[in-house]
Amino acid sequence: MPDAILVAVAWPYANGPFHVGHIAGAYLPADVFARYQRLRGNRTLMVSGSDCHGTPITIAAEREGISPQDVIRRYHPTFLKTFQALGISFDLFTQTYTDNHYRVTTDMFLRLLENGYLYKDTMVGSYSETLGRFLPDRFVEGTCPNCGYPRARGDQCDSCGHLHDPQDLIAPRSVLDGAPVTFRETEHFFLDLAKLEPPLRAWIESVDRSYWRANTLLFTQNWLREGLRGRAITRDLEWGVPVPVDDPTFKDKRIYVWFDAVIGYFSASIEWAERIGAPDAWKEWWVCLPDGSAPARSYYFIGKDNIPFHTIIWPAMLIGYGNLALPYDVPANEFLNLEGDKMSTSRNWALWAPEIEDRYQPDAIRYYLIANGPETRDSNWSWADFVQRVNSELVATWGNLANRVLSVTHRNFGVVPQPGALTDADRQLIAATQQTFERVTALLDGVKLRAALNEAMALAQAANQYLSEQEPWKLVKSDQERAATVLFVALRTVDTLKMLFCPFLPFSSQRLHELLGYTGTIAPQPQVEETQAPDGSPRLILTGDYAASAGAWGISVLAPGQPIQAPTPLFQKLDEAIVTEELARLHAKVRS
RNA sequence: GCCGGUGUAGCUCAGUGGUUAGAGCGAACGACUCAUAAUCGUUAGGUCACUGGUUCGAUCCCAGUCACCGGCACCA
Repeated sequence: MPDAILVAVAWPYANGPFHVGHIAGAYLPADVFARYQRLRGNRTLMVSGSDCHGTPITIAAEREGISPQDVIRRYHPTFLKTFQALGISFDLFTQTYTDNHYRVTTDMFLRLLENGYLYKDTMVGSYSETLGRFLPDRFVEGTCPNCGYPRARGDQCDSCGHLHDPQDLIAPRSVLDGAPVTFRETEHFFLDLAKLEPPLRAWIESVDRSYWRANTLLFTQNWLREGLRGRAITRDLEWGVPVPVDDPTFKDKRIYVWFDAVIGYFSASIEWAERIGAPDAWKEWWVCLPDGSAPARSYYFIGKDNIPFHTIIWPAMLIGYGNLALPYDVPANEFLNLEGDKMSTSRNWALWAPEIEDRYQPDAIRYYLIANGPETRDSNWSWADFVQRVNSELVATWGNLANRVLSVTHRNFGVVPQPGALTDADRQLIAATQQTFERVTALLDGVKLRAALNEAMALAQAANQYLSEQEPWKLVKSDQERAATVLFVALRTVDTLKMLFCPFLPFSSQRLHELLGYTGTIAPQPQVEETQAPDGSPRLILTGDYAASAGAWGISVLAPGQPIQAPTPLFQKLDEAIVTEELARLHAKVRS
């Protein structure tokens, strides 16, 4: 029985395009993992969608004088375009602005209320008189009561580091329009995290979590150590999922974005099931078995800024709802810096996905973002490094290996040659291939993507060494049988590498698959489809049929006689000149 | 302020309580020429941030110092 695997990916705010940090942090690792799981033959469901609610969307809409729906319609399609360009293979990438999501969120809210995990309380909110609405602390600034710095943020002073509440500020004002801010009491629903803490703690401690990344575990333990307290899950906003209670006080309030966004993993699974015409299919990933265990392993791919939401709050909600599968792992990534500096959208110091997705081969971008991925610590995108690694590793080591083996074979045999007796050197490479396959498999199972990619690359290097020693291009003139044997061993290694690289480099692995004379699909790609938004307007989703790759994961069994195509290079070598061009482009658009 | 992380060869990073601390890239030299001037080999050399401690012995354990970074829950 194959395993069921849920690949849940962070929901991006639909208020701007992706930058490479988003891709490296969540979407690409999730895709690599999902592709691997599908190749293994596991039932894999990869979902996410655009987060349509929340203050950033509202602000963006106001700034541009358009509706929140317009903001979503502007940016959601750019996400889909990036995913298609880079081959991010969602089973469903939807959005939170759907009838289904509203229904599921409402259900979750009511169920938690019914189960006694929600309570009402009043809090003091920062209120903008000019805008007529409450503001998040982030949108309030004023003079620091501690040091007198005039532009202290609502929650903390950037000058002296003093922590405070917005009410403590002298002359608090809105960062949106500079108008004075007052403070009003407002009633909200709270998620009773204090009440959910004991079962949450029991869940965390129920198994040895050392398979979680150290940072993820540490963050979670710190939160638990400090003790959990209730968290407001409604807001004074006009855009979002309505609060489903019969109470005029909540008529002008909405469910708060973090509460509804995490529900997206669940609602998107349900939407997916309905789309494929099997309305109960989502249960295979979500509904606990009679013994209470999870029916699937669910992996949440997120950035480190999202850890508490996925290891504390979302599990608490799932526990409160009852009988739903809790996360198995939360492979949170650190951040990707850009040329040594933290990316900043306000300064426009960012490398936007739409700027590069058409200029470079998707596999080159994918290679660099995984090989240099922020798995255990912040890492850095540098154009010089990008060019160097693509040229020396992807092109020179792997692409060239495939190319030279295919070229010699095609020219001299035209098909996979029939091997003769194996020598020690042959057996060594075959054994190394076997070992690498096992190591890569284990590393991918543990979501250690960077290490897995490095292992595969090391085998490509070993194969290059083997070729240099065996020199099949000379043997074809002196010893046809030996040449055939060497090329056969090399071809099988290349064929295995094709599979090992497939989750990482799906475009080139698919091409190589065909060059090797196969006809099937090992790396299916996603596609955009159209459906309807709640207001009746068309809305786009990303989906795909990935069944073709199921179960293909394995060591090569390439058979003699299979025709080999004349190869052309798998990867484009990059011109050094792009380093200065890209740096100039980057610096030209930066704001100070 | 509180909590936490990081500091290893020019660059990006592995790693371990124990004889001469590793890889890739870059650099130098050599080999080869099937392959996108790709590949293969050899070499370079770093007081493993600093100080002190535990230990027969520490880069790895402990304490302190310095530097950089992150979190501190209504930003998700």
